[in-house]
Amino acid sequence: MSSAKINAAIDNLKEAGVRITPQRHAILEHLIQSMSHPTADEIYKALEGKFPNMSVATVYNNLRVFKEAGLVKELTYGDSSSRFDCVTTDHYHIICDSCGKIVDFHYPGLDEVESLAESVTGFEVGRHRMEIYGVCPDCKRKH
Amino acid sequence: MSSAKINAAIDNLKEAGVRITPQRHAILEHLIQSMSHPTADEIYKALEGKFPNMSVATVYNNLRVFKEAGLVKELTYGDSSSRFDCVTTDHYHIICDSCGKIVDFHYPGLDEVESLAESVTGFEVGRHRMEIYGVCPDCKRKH
DNA sequence: TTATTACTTTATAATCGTTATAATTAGTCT
DNA sequence: AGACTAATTATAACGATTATAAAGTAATAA
Ligand SMILES: [Mn+2]
Ligand SMILES: [Mn+2]
Ligand SMILES: [Zn+2]
Ligand SMILES: [Zn+2]
Repeated sequence: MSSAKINAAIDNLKEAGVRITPQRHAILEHLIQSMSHPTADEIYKALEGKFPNMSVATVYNNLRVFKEAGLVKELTYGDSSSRFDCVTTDHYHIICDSCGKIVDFHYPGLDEVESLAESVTGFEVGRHRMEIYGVCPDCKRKH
Repeated sequence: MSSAKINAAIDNLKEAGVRITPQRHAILEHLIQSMSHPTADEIYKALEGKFPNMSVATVYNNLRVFKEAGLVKELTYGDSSSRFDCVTTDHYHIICDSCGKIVDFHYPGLDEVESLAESVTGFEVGRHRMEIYGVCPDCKRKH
């Protein structure tokens, strides 16, 4: 049930002193219920039926608020626009080169690579980023 | 000696039927001799002494030509501008969160993660991307 | 050599995602 | 209600990159 997750997120925000406006509720709801990794613009378009006057800046502003509250993570991909993920537990992504679909997948952290990099470069390592690219089952079928 | 690498790159381009203009030569030379991962704008600025009339579009155009010839790789990072790497053999990067420095480091490919992702998601995996983030020795010292 | 042709560079405008600004609106508190 | 604060909106600005069109340059054909 995603409404539980929505409520938890809202409680989290309230505790941080963030007002729950209708726009914020809708953006959060869309993020959680869509179960995907939408762009700011996709969220904006998905909600323009319900909020015909909402500004795209409101979407960006609130995504930043949610990020600062630790409720969403921003995924940045090269030239194109950022995507937002409301699953904040550690996981990796696999991305279809053909249709752009993004799928979560879990793998134990790459601690060994991190510690090797640390010893070889003298950096103090904080985090890493990894994605895998390929062709998804749907696109394989279409060939 | 980096001139050997420059000559090899030029031969490579000639073989692909690409004309070697003074601008192309200079961009290539800068990329190879700088031993770093410059942005298009950094290259543009580094060469404006020698080519006061060169257009920034020329830098972008030629970086694309070099990319298509397999001579450089583009590294894309979130919002900020792309960086270009003339080391095309497989390697990873570690990036300083404080000063932005990018350092190469080598590690055997993450074949295990790729094959697990393939079996779990049904994707046909082609490649992956990984970077490590942390604080470089210089920035650590400054604390 | 001259003419033709294709390629390259330049200058400039356009595009796109994102952020900044300022005015307006809406909550919150006393 | 009145005062204060935060949020939203509309719009402009920004920065990286790409598109366009004109002018220049090199290769090739006649
Ligand atoms: Mn995810
Ligand atoms: Mn490199
Ligand atoms: Zn696909
Ligand atoms: Zn540093």
